[in-house]
Amino acid sequence: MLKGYSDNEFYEETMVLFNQMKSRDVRPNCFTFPFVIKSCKMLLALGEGKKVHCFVIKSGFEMNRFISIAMIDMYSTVGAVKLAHQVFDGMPERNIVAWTAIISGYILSADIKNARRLFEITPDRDVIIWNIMISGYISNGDMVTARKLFNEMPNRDLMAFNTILIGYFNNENFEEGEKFFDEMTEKNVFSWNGLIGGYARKGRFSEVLGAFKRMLKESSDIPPNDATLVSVLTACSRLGALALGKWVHVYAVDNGYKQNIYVGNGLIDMYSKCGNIENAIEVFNCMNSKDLITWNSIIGGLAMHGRGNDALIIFDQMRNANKKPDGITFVGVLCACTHMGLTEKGFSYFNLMTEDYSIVPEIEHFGCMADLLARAGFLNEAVDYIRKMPIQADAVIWSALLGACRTYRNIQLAEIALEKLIELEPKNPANYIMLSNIYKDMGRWEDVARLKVAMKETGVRKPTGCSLIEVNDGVTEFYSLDEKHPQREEIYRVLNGLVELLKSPSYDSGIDELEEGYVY
DNA sequence: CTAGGGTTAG
Repeated sequence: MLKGYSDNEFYEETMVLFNQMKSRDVRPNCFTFPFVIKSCKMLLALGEGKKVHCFVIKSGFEMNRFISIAMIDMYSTVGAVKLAHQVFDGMPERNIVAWTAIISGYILSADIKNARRLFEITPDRDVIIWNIMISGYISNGDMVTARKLFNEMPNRDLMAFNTILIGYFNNENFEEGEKFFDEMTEKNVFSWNGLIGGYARKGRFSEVLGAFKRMLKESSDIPPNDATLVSVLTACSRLGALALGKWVHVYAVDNGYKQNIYVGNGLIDMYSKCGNIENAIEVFNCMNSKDLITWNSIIGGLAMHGRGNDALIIFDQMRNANKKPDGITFVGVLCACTHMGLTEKGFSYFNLMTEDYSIVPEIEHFGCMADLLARAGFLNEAVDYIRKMPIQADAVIWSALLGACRTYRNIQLAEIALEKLIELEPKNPANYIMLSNIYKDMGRWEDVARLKVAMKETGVRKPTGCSLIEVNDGVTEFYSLDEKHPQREEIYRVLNGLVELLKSPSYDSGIDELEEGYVY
């Protein structure tokens, strides 16, 4: 029964059952404890773990190797390496697993020196312990020592190679990583995911797509798995590569990933970010099991698309399904309120978050509230709110206010916001441009000119505006005011046509459908 | 019936 609970990640239930066992004076044997200790570890319950430790000693199992190793692992995970080491020292005979556990413990608490010291005196080191030591250096950012150790390693397996590969990418050494990858004679799906995921984590999304296409072409014997697809979907989201995203969707369905929660979540996010909320909803509805990220993705996606009502309906469904929202869920919910101008409702959701769910609001939540007020036109209240919040407002919040100042043509507050923004990010030209646009809207051309001078004095040029569009089989970049583009004539002809179309009286922008609180 | 290693999502 304990194994059943523990194997299925029902750790609280494991503990409850174990305590029932104790209160009924049923004596545990040596097989009982590992499940219980693992549950303490997974629940990060140090206090409970200590109690179990005492019970182990009382029951006479102190010398059991399996139990000691479970305990070392538990203490290490909850951040009590000292206790872990005590257990290790108390072991009459330590095998390689015990050495591995204590070394992992030191690495986990970023004590690489002690980890290495123990590694050096470990008898009969195997590939696993070598790999753990190497990844320990990598997680400490010491790629040089990691590589040195790798070179000294006697029997390198493919995982060792993959560890080094991922290490180069995590430490942003792309050249070495690529070189290392190309020199690997044997590869598996983890190798490819190391490359693709490495690019994805570092925001190199064009490279993600390139590597993915290379994988399909060069390694047809190694099919992508769920992790591959998720990395590719992330890149599609960021690049707006809807066509490739749809291809991944079809691929996922054809290859048995239809009900994979990671892939499903990736698809929801991809469709939302690529502007296709209907497909995002369809994926959401087809998913048999949903986790927190599934709910958060669809709620955030709907809010982002201005479908605040639907976002709030889904949020209700989530609560009815007894799923516990977290801080990110509420970012979506508050954002939904903001985009519908539901000021009061936004505040009641904020209270729901802090009171009913005991979620400590973070800066993004305060930002949502300030934005909620500002977009609804309550500019003074927004400034007041910002000044009174328990966290110092950041540039994101002040620039949201500055944006609202433009909407409501409030110069006084705009100037205050810019002052704050100059303090917070003196080198961001976007802030000057925002205020300059407000002056421009109001025809205050001397002020526009004055700002232009002030901006020049900062010595920072605004990077050229850039947009991406998927063309045929790739993603093409467009730069604002680009005179050098080979298809310049054609592009500007279409662009001007679109501008005329937007201006024409027959064009229905759909603005009527927006709720109050918006001024265009 | 018990112990140690890698990638993925908001």
